This record gives sequence, C-alpha cells and structure tokens, in this order.
Amino acid sequence: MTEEQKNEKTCHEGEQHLDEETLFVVSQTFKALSDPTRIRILNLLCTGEHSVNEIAETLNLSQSSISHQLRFLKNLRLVKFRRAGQTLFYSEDDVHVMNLLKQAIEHASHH
Amino acid sequence: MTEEQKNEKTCHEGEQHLDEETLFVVSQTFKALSDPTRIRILNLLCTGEHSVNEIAETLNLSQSSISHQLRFLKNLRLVKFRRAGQTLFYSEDDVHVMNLLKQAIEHASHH
DNA sequence: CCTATATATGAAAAGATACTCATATATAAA
DNA sequence: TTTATATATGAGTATCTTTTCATATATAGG
Repeated sequence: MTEEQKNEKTCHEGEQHLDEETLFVVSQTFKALSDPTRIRILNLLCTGEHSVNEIAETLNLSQSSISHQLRFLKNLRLVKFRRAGQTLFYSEDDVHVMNLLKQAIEHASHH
Repeated sequence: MTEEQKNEKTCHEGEQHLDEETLFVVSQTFKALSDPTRIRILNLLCTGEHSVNEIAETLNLSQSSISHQLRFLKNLRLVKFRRAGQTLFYSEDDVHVMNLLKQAIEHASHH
C-alpha cells in the first residue's frame, strides 16, 4: 500500500468543521510551504541537519535571508536547532508537515 | 535493486530533486491553501457543488471577493464549474490537493 | 427590446511578504 | 581583551495579495 493510499483511507469524507483557531493554524502551515525559499530549505533539511551558512551557500541566498526564513519556520515549530560552538545546526521538527511537502513534491514532479 | 525500488526509495525518504517547474507548481499549490478565505471555500466544496452566491452568503463575504478567489482556484484547476441558467455551480477538481487540505485540517483540529 | 439576476472583471487601496543592508549578539581562539 | 567567525535582528524598500467599488457581461423572462 502506498503512502497516498494510506492517506486516502485515514482521511474523512465531506466538510470538516473549521473553528477560527484551526483555520489560522492550517493557513499558517500552508503559508510556510508556499514560498520557494522555504520549500528549498525544508527539502534540504530532509537530508539531515545543516548549518545556516551551509543552507545559504547551497541555495545561493544571503545568510540574512536564510536566517529570517529559519526564524519563521522555527516560530511555527517546523524546524529546530542545536548549537555546536559558533555554529547552529537546523533540522526538521514536524514530521506531519514534512510529509505534506513530500506528497506535494512527489505529485508535482510526476506530471 | 530494480528501477522501481530505487524510485520508491527516493520518493519517500531524504531530499527530492526540485527542478524549477516543480518548485513553482508546489509553491503555487500551497499558496492556494494558505489563505483563510480559499481554505473555507474549498472546505465548503467538500460537501458538493455550490453557486457563487451560496458560497458568499455562507462565508459572509462579498460576491466579488469570492468570484476573484474562485478565478484563482480555477486557474490552478483546483475547482471547476457547470452552468445552470444564470447560476454557476462550483465544485472540487483536484482530489490530491483536497486530500492535502483534509489532512492538514484533521491534524490541526486534533491539537 | 427591456429589466432583473448571477457572475466576472479592472482599478485602486490597504495590507502582508521577502529581500537587502547595516549592525548587534554570541562563541571561540589567540 | 582583542579579533575572527557564525548567526540574528531591525529598518527600509520593492513587490505581491486581498479586498472593495464600480461596472461589464451573460442568461432568463416578460
């Protein structure tokens, strides 16, 4: 059984009630995944932890820009970090959201 | 290891290659799901087709605003419509994206 | 054709976002 | 303490988004 089939099964049919707080959390989650830079950061973190400078160099963007985006992702608890000396190593911190991203990439790249 | 097994592996763990087009499609898809109004529209369409005015009244927003958002969703082929006289009935048109939304709502509402 | 209803659309205003630049903070090493 | 390196942060700016308002288009019925 594929991941997608599993997700189909566990997903409920029809409209789900949406209170204000749920609506906010869902929209924030998808907003995190709606920016190309943040998508590339999260996709890179799939391979394991990386320092800020590593991410900036890999993605060819400024340290400041990456740092701002990491703060955004950290506030949503989508990433975490550990310190090793002067270096901060960032890594994934939300399996569920990473799974949403992987599904979307998989789906998009197969078409 | 067969080609198929290799694909399984790269699909479900670690970094996935992200070409420019895939990155664009993924970011657009999540952008569609990042706005509270569009989330509410799609969640309503889970229950079946609805006219523009029905959606506007249910969500307590202007006809114009809903129409603009429906155009956005239609351009991404997330919704479709059929005409019945003067009335246009909109409905879902992308099972995969609706599934992403349902997963996120389910996850968020359980916390 | 004229009127009413449903929806779409363009422009403009208000707000949100993502980047850059300069600078601040934190750690390490000399 | 001084210097170097890694990262964070605030302000400013350019761009993009979402809504509103006024108006246009499309269909139906008289």
